[in-house]
Amino acid sequence: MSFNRKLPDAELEVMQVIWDLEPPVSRLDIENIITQKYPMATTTLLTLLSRLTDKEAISVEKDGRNNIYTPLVSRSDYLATQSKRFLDKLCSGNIQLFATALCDSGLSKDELEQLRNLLERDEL
Amino acid sequence: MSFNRKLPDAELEVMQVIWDLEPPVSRLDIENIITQKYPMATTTLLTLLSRLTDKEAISVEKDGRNNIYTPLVSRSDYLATQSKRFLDKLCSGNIQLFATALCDSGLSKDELEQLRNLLERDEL
DNA sequence: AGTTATATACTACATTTGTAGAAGAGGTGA
DNA sequence: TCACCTCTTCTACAAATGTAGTATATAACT
Repeated sequence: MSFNRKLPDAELEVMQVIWDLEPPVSRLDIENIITQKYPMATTTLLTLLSRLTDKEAISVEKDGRNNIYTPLVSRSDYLATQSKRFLDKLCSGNIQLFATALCDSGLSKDELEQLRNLLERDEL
Repeated sequence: MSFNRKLPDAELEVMQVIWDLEPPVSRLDIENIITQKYPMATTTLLTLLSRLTDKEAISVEKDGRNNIYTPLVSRSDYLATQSKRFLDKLCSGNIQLFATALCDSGLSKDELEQLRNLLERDEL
């Protein structure tokens, strides 16, 4: 049974940074990136990392007194789970509702076309 | 400026029921449906309705001592907003990531095909 | 009009989330 | 070895969320 939890926004932002970097990563690696967009105290970040560890979204080990973090959930797994949740919860599994939402979501014609092509290719 | 708020799960479930019914609807109408899937005390439902009212997602008026609720946000508007939020937050606006997530989300080949066709049609 | 049934409003409380200060602990340079 | 630097852990607290009991108001019945 895989990770099936919806992460709160702040924790998700931290995960995004970890996924973007080459794990394993130190707290400082993460902090340098995340504070560019989301200024926060070091202890705030550490709290979020600690909660992610509790939820087993990441693991932590020590290198001296530094914490080193590794994701236990891949971005693609998390995305797939959340896409399904989104479809189920918001569209009650109704694909047509979902398609309409996508069309109304502010995506450009080009982006929609691109999405269609990707769906075609990935399905093979 | 439209409704741009992410509703918590419990409140969203209430909205889904309101949207599914023919508004305006009474508390009892909602309760009869929602408790089938999500058993909750009447007062719990009333709290959720009151919070949705505070957030101006619905409006309320009195018919005798009964409350009558009307959505102020349409399902399609809400869906569009949340689709965009999903794409931005989870896929950083990266369509390819999104497409892959959809393909991995447990949708059947048929559903993916259906989605592709709908995207094609709606784009016109 | 008084009593009852019931719908809503008010209050409450545990948990989760966002945020961060204070305290503790382990490297490190002198 | 000792003081210090800095990294982490502990503690804290307000706001949001999930859930529901208690109090109040009012329609309805007799």
